[in-house]
Amino acid sequence: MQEISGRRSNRERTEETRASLLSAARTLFIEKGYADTGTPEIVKAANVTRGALYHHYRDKEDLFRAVVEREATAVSADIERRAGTAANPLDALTAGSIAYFDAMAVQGRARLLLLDGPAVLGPEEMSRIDRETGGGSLLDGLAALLGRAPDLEMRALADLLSAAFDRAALAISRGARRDDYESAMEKLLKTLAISEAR
Amino acid sequence: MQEISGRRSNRERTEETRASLLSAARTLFIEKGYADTGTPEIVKAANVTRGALYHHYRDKEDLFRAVVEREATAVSADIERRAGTAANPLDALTAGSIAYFDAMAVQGRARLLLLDGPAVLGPEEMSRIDRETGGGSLLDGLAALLGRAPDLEMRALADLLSAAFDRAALAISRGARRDDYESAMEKLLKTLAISEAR
DNA sequence: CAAATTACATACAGTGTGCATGTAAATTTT
DNA sequence: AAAATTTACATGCACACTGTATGTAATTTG
Repeated sequence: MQEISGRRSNRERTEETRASLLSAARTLFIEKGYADTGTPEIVKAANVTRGALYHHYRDKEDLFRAVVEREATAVSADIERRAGTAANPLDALTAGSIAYFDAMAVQGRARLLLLDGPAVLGPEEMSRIDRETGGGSLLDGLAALLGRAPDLEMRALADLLSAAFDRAALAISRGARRDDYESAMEKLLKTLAISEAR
Repeated sequence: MQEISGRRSNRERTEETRASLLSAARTLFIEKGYADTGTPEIVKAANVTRGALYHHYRDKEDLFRAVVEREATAVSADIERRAGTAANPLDALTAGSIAYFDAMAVQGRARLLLLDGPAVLGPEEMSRIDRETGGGSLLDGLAALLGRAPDLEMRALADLLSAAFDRAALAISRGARRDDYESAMEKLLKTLAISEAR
């Protein structure tokens, strides 16, 4: 019969504390948003002290960034997994779209990644996170669809499409009919494919 | 020789105080964002007291909403003024696009209307403001362009295009080349027009 | 096993928000 | 036009939160 939690290595302690903080913070940031969530509330839910929080994270924003990064990673992993098996570019984009909408349908993710994220961390930081997690999978898909290498204007186009995806996900999370946005989005993509194919 | 500011009616006092608060708040919200701007700082810049602020506005968020509404009104007035004279639907949309980019190029507007606004007030409140100021001018333009009356999917499409416009404005405000985004946006619109015209 | 580092815990200072309470000016009532 | 009422503030306060400084126990290192 050994101790419930007798001796723990520093790595174990760190991992458990961070995991507990991330989980609690995620729940609260999603429920009430960044601004309305205080660190006292977070550490209480995580069963640690504020001292632990400020030991592992520079400040509240730094913890928030960690939550956002984890969530963005989860989303792009889902997409990668389901868009990789498609036969042709348009199918890949379609599958990727559906996967994105599914992933963003998880309760609160839209708010976290599309509202609080950009406002708190700034768009540059958010696009950095996107780049380092999902990376230009949309740009790649678009390049394949249009059958040419990415240039500056195509990057802009991919950015605009990405914004459209985000708005769609946000609208859906707010109760809009998913079909409307999904088909509008698909129409946008198909239209582009046809127009370029000449 | 009369008093510099001897007797002022209540309406005058209210108007001047509110104008002063709105102006100071606008400047600070634009410079440092909503979260990093305190009411003590605002009232100091506006040469009034916090008491005055809380007399005229419910809370900090309410003042912010007033600033956002004024700014959104200014933007849509610019657009309306310059898109109204176009001959055909596509020209109207193009003129409207340019007017929108011009209006959103005003220092700090993108951050205020596209980052802090949605995060602080929420997307529903922001779309309410858009509706009451600019009102579906993009939807109208799209309906004219596609030559049919708006339905649910067209509304979704207009929403997606609006998101693309916003992202473009934000990217430009962050230093991206305006030409890239403007032409990408125009391509998107033209593509849609052609695809529907059959 | 001693020294150094890590992982916290606790206390505190500073700041901001919203409200309660008080007061002078303006408006309305009589 | 004086009194009563409402409006437009001014001031002070209670509460909450953030970040940091300082202290301590557990762990790792030499």
